[in-house]
Amino acid sequence: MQPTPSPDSADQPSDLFAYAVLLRTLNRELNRSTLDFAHENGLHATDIHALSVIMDSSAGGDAPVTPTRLREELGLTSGAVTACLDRLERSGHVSRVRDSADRRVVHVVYNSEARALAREYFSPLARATETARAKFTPAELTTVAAFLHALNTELAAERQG
Amino acid sequence: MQPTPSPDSADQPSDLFAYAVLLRTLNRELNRSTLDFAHENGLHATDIHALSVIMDSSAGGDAPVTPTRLREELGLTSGAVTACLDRLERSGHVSRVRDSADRRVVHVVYNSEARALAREYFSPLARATETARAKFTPAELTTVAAFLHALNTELAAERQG
DNA sequence: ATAAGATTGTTCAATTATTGAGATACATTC
DNA sequence: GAATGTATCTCAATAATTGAACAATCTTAT
Repeated sequence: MQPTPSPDSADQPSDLFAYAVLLRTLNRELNRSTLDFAHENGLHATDIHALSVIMDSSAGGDAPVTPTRLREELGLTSGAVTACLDRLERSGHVSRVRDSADRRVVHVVYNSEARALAREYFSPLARATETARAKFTPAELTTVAAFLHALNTELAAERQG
Repeated sequence: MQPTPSPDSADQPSDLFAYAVLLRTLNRELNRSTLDFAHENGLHATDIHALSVIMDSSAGGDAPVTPTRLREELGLTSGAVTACLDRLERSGHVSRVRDSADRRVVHVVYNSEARALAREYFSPLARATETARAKFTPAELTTVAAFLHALNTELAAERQG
């Protein structure tokens, strides 16, 4: 492996810079993987990003996805979210369900027919992750997971402050 | 793909699943950070993603960015790339320079005036990364960097195969 | 209760981005 | 030097997004 420059000197700025490049490269790789999948399935970038939010949200036991949540998460206007959900609903991936408690609210639910598509979307990322993981010890992988979690927490905090 | 852990069998699948969620969450956080910055500067998502490619490419000593490279990297058609570069050029972020060797080719270069903007774009990510990094030892950080590098390599390989 | 105000999501016309099929200029190959 | 391939651009058609107005529902204060 020849990953990072200057491994011995504790050069803080350049290490930080190297990290930024690594993270942005990762970001682009993931976006591209997402986009390739989108194109293969006749979907658009926005639709897949919305699906990603809906997927991980239902997996993580988070609060149910609503148009407002999607608006914040995707950085779209309310009209664009409505259009996006119209497309996803028309293509059979999601359904809109009125909340019984607050009848203004719409829950976006993932149709069971679309789970095969989700698995397919997962698979390239899963394959690459698996291969990368195989090169590290369990202890190292725990460290990496802890770092990713910490970074996600910091990034989430950053946007609120 | 159920997150249900089975203590007897290997934790491998559920660990992999946890990693996928961590990575996609990171992907969304980075995209949101990017988008927020875009909105604050009157730019669109596509333009910023293009700038990200141009930034890291000039930083990494890679081959110079061309419209074709952007087309592949952003998953756009050639017409859309032309429009995107028109916008970036009009707003003063980049310039088009004809290659002297192959005069069909256009090099997209980052204007020096735009570097301040780039730093500003970096800063939220840098701040969050720095805070996260502070929680780990140098040895751990080296491991994390190695993993990120390995993952990027695998993801890049995935899209070619 | 009821009215005023805030919140959630939709509609719709105007704007903007993207596509997709050419066209152009240059390079390479035979 | 003609033919083929490559890199980029042009432009009309299509599709997505904005932004403001709207309807429906919840909340709060009186």
